[in-house]
Amino acid sequence: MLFTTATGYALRALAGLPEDGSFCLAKDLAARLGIPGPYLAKILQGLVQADMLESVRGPKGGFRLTRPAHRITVGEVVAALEGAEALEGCIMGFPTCSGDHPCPLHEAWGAVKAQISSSMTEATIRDLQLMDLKHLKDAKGHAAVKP
Amino acid sequence: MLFTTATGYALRALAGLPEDGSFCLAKDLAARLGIPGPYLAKILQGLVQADMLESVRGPKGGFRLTRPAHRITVGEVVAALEGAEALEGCIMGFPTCSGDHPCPLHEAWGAVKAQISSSMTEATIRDLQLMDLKHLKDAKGHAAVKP
DNA sequence: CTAGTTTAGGACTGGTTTATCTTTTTATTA
DNA sequence: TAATAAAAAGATAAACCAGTCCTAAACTAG
Repeated sequence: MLFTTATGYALRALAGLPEDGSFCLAKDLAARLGIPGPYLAKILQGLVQADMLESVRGPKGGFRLTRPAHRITVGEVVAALEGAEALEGCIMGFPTCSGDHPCPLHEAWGAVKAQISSSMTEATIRDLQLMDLKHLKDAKGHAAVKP
Repeated sequence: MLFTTATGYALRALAGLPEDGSFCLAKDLAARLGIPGPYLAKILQGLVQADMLESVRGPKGGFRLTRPAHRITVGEVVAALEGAEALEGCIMGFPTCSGDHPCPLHEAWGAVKAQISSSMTEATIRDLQLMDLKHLKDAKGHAAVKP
């Protein structure tokens, strides 16, 4: 994958939170997504600081989105986890590569970066939720973790 | 950058070797390119095992290309340093993402991977040499490290 | 108020990458 | 043959990522 596993976990977690604004426990989310619990908890804390999640401690607590899912873009999540300049610079790391002295892949890489950036700012967490729903229609649906 | 620093070093080293087939010392190459010497030496050893460089020990020894520069593609170097499946899989690491159940970035990412792959198999070390030559025309040329 | 639950925050472990250092092997030269 | 020069190879250190663990803080319920 292009990003770190933490970024992938963050995206899956945001998409996996309930859509009705109710709070969800970190460990429930981790169990449902198959993500290591303590690690996900740490990632969720970062998303709280990045103002994408809000949290409440204690019983009846948990995490929920601060905004509707269609208002959180994939690019925003990636920027929060990997830094805004994750794709900056020459694809091969050539220090002399620039617009004046382009490397052989400069143009292609520039087009690719633009493509990825625009795709990431267009796609939202809502789109990820829809993908998951579509996928679950094939498997057996289950709403609650404990029946 | 998209690749590891070791891959970038390898590409710069291959492009920085003399074109006349003479042997070049690892430490001279490192000094000229501004790359940490012992680390570059280790990377060059890997390129020998990958059959892109040949080496001779002792005085008058060093490294040189096993093939003309235009016969070594950037993709080949990347595959040797990062593995052939460096760009495989979902861009966000979604385990459920596939052709049947694509994530929102699946298509765009597929196009990007194809674009990068073809660019990397088209570009050769020779192209990198030409880029460097073009760049050196602006700065002051210097042939020897110690005048 | 107290006990239990849950997030917050930090320290810690293990693996990989980056980088350095030392020793050994191989070749050249005097 | 002896001294020297260079790559080969392995041990080591530092930084980062993935993941765990423990303690503190905050909230709820009784």
